[in-house]
Amino acid sequence: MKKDHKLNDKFNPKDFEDRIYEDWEEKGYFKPSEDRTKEPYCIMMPPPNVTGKLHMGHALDDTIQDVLIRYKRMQGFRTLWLPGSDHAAISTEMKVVQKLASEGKSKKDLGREKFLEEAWKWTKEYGGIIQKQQKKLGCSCDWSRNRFTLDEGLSEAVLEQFVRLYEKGLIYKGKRMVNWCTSCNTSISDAEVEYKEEASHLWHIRYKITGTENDYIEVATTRPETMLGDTAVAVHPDDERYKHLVGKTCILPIMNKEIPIIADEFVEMEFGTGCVKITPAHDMNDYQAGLRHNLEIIEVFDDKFKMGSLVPEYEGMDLLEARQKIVEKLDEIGALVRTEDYTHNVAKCERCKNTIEPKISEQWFVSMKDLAKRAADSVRNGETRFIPQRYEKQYFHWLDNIQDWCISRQLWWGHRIPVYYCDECGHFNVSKKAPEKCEKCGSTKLHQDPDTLDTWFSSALWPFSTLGWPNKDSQDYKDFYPTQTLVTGFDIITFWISRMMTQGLEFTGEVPFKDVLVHGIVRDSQGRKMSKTLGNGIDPLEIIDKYGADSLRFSVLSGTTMGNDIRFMPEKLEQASNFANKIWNAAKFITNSIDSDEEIIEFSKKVWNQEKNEYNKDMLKIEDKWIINRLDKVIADVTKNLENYDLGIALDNIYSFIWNEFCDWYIEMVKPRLYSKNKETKIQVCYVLDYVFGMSLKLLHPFMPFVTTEIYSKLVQYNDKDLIVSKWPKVIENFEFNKEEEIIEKLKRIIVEIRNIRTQMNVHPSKKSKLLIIKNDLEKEILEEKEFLCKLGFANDIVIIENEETIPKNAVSIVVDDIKVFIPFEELVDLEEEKKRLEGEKIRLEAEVLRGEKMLSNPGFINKAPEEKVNEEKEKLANYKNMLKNVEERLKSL
RNA sequence: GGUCGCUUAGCUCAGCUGGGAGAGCAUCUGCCUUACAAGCAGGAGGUCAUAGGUUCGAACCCUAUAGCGACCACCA
Repeated sequence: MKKDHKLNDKFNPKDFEDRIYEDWEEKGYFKPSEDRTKEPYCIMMPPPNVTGKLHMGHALDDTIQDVLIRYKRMQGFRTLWLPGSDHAAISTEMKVVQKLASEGKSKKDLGREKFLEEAWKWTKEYGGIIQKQQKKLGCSCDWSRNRFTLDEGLSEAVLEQFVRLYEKGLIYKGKRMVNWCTSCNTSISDAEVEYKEEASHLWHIRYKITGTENDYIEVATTRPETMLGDTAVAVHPDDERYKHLVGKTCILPIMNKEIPIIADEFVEMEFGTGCVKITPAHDMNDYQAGLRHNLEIIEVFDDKFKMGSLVPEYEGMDLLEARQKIVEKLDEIGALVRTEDYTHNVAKCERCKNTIEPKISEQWFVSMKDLAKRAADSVRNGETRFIPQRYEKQYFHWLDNIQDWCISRQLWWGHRIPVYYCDECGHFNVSKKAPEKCEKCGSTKLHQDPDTLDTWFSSALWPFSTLGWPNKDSQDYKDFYPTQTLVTGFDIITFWISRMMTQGLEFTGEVPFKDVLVHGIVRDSQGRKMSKTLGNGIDPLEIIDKYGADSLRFSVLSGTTMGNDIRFMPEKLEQASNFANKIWNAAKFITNSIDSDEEIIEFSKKVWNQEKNEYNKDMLKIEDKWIINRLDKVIADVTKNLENYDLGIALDNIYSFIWNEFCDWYIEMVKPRLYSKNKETKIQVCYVLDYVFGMSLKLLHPFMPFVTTEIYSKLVQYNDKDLIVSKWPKVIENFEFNKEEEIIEKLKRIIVEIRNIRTQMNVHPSKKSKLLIIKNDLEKEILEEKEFLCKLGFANDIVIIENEETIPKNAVSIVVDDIKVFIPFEELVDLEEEKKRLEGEKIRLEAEVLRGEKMLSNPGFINKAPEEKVNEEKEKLANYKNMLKNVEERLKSL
């Protein structure tokens, strides 16, 4: 019963990637094992936006997680990688609004219910693309547990969270100054604001001191249009220039209103004139100052951020237009002192890039101080750790300076706030279900808060809401919480990690994960961030289509360190697919060499004593022991580095083992034995090739799951289980082939030296010569391998001699440590033989050239064959011609 | 302004607790050798940003400087 060993002649990922993925899914390998005696290992996938498409950031994030999950699965853990997606409140709502706009409809026209219907429709139509793409990448996550933040269960969790926090007094409603996106028309959190430099002006305006003729106080502002709402002018209490004015009042121009001059520490004496106009309604700092000094709050703008009715002349005017008019007016009345060019940062909405205005409004907040302290402490005492550790500082900094979290959003797409106001008495009924009557006055006239919750409010529960919380009886929750590793980019440590920590600790009493693995962002080859506006994004799917998923995975991991940004180099894809091709060819070579499976299996039973965990050393040759020793080392290295999350190093370990040791040396060394007519010899070699290669594939599997799986199934000794669920290799204990390793290393050096000498002497590499080796007791083993050296193709004979006196005088010597090898000069330059060889070569090449020329001059071929094929032939011909020239020249020189 | 990171071969980057300066790509030389030219063998190329310090010994630890980058805060 010989296994089907056949691999396609050419390596092409498309031949097997989809098929293999389907097979994994069908066999249910992504679901956690039912065996509860196994230790659990769980990763929660950071949920991508439901409407998102896979970009390189995901590709990196997902690859890291998949490597970890596959590794742990092979190690026998009960692994769960839970996927899902996020409803992405603002981002999705905006897209739906845009779509409606293109149909000439608006949110308002539709009304809430219809709008939500549209949003769901849109979500179902465009959502879920990313999951198909993740499958292409090879992600081994349990799709049967796929969750969405607006799922029934997760929505239930959000309600539970809100009600419990409210009952504990941690959620409150308050009037605050919040960031208001003038385009999305909702409050947004500080973290969603980004600052952009803009060229503008600094206008110096003078306010007349009350009761004087010509005394003024001069303020500098970038926003003259807000001056209508000024209710004070502030100076620093230590500012000698203005000390005498504090307590007096001045006249606000245009409004002609008397306002106080106050002293406050927040004023910077060096900036501008050292005097600040205070507009509590339209500036964060001014608002705070206003609270401290009990100032009136006067709103200058209306709800739509047009000019309000303070001055009828400006009413309804656009802000920038009003600014210009007001500046003109100030100039006219002599209040404008001068205008200075000035560049400053303007707050922009992260989503829509439109201007953010500070606005006073009533919002819901979570009181964060205590929650934050616990979250920080859990990292300080090591319950959760960050890798690399330096990111803990960023985390601490955020939590130690925490502000209360504004959780209400004026959007419709999301979890609606479970607060029902009583129309009669105004009481807040906070409840998971709509109450029938007010719990205070019994009125049945209730209306629900129209706002929804911040997206992060629901994703903060992700590690446990996905497992069935708040249902404590949920088996998944019992089995997998707390989770082990969370993988994410550093950009959302504050948004997400810190919030999962606070909510996790609050509701489950445990940290939601043990390790936080932080990675950088993927940049383009020039080091720029990938962005839509730059158009420098790389589509992972295009890469998969061209190079295969394995190559993409390789390219984002090789030569990288956790936490550092990755510059995406297309050349790495070449390296990766060359590597895959290399493995493919090695596999072809090995499987083609195998004649009989049974004999190899039988041999393996004899050579490897499983009970004693021991090799029968006599059944192996020196190079076999060497490669097994090297395999042992790479198993140890890869395992250690994976444990430390050094994925880049682990990948490098297995890469260089397979290529530089197994392929370049072992396979080459073993060829003479493989071509031997002795059956025993051949079986022995096939056993080792099959065994070591299979082990290497296991080590590589987490990184390049597809190509390894395709090849693994063709090997002889590994047909009990599919690679994905096979056992992770273990280091063999009590096993020492170190001496063999030393000898092989010396042999390798001798072989390299021989090659070098041949190159120097201009002798063709395939020429063999006689080697003379000085007998050396210490290296007896090498001498015993003389047959092996001969067959390696580097010698046609090896003569062992007792002392150097018998060596011909003109012999070329090679010295490696205490071994001396000589090649008689005439052996190196056997002219006759070389001539013969070259003449043979010449005839062959001439025939090839003739064939090529004939083909290319055939009009039938030129016209009918595809262009590629023709070019290939042309290249070939040129090559042959070139080689022929070389051969002819060499012949002449002889 | 605060915090953190980076600076190593022509390019992109590894180098984990101090002792050998490395990989891939590019380049040069020789090779189609019956798995692989998407390959094989070999070579060249570095004052490890700079200046001090600790040490028997520093790419690595300490201090300072310069350049680049990120994050946080703030910029009336």
